Amino acid sequence: MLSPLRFEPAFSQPALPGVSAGVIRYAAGEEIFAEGDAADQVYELVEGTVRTGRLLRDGRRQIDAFHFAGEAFGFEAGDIHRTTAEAVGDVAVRIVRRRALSDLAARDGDVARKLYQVTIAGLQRSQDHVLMLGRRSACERVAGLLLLLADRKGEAAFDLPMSRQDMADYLGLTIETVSRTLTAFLQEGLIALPTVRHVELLDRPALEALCE
Amino acid sequence: MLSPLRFEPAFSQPALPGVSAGVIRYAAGEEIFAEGDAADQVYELVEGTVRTGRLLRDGRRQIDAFHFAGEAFGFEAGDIHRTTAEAVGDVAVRIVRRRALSDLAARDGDVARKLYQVTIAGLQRSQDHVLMLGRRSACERVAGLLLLLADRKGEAAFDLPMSRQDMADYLGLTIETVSRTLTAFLQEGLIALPTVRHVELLDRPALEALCE
DNA sequence: CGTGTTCTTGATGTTGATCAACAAGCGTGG
DNA sequence: CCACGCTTGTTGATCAACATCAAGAACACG
Repeated sequence: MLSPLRFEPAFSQPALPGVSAGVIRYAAGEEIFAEGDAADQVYELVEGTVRTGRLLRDGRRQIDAFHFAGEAFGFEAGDIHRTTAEAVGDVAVRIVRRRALSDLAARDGDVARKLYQVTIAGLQRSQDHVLMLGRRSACERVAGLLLLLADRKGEAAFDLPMSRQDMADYLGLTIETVSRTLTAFLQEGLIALPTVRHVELLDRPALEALCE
Repeated sequence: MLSPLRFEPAFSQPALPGVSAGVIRYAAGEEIFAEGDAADQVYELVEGTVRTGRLLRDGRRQIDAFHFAGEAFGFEAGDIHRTTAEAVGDVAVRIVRRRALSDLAARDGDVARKLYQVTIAGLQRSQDHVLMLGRRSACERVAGLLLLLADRKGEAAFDLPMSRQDMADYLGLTIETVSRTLTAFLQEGLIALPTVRHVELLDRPALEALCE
């Protein structure tokens, strides 16, 4: 799933009085919270990109989602974070005390409804991710990620905020396979790669066809 | 994700007056709702097992979740079902009008909270599923499913409600691989398979070690 | 300009998919 | 009750996709 939780009306730009506990900046690669940490805060991404994911003991990593500006992350059913969140590039997040948010939701039905909508949207993204990982080939997965990123930016040309390793860990592949797939797309004229971190989608219909 | 949404306190056994629109039975394999149907109802599983999943145009299928008695399914962010739900074996479901449920949630904060909890628990199961599909081997996946089913039944010996094809479509594998993996477990003494639809976990620690 | 990191490319290996045959259940009808 | 056919599951042989291992090339940064 890419970018699970988007907050718009209630607690976006002018953070609701009382629920925000301030903005914090993180440098590229820094950990925002880790698997096992107390989950007493949620986060609203003001600027930058965040990845949330999990690590197996032997070092295998799976990224659950990339989060972009305007989205919220860090929600948990229990009181412990089950995932780790790290800054992809530099990042600014607004911290929201979970307690304050749940109190607000108890008082304000609109907030509660929004919270529910945001969660169920995250669930649907996760289901898309499951389909991608369970039944799609490497080509289809990479194409899917490029389209997802393009849709998010609203542009056919965009910067890749994340490394090849991040892409691989989101897609359940290796960096080598991601790299090879991108150069294959390049050679087929489906994309341009002026720099390693900038993509242009040249043949969107063909990429979409790859995703079924 | 296995079994996303469990309703206990609010609308389980004695369905809340006004929200339940009756119980319906489906025979094995019958469709309860399909991708694209209007999502104006949610379902509470009274008896049996249901699978929810999606189909790609070329026939590849991915099962998102198996649902068991007591759980609810069929929640959507929008007004269209994005998945198909089918009976695995014979099934009885209680139908709840979505409108009635959301009205109830608007009036009763406990119901709203429960709805939120159930959804976020489903999200976490989906994330476990993502990790499984993205980074685990066939052995690890099959072991994970057996443990999940055993935990759900609360017994080390249980009937498999679903076919090999269903297992494969949940695990992102083929039936042949599922079958081979099960016989490998059998030969290593990790499980017993007295019949094709009945499993006993003989060496739970070893199976857990496979899931790390 | 080095020097370390990230990315790409190539050669080879492994896992799981595919194709094919066979076995085991299971329901139906004789 | 058995015979038959149909579905589901198992097993084997082969193949393909992706991983792994190993160099290089391109950046990024001091």
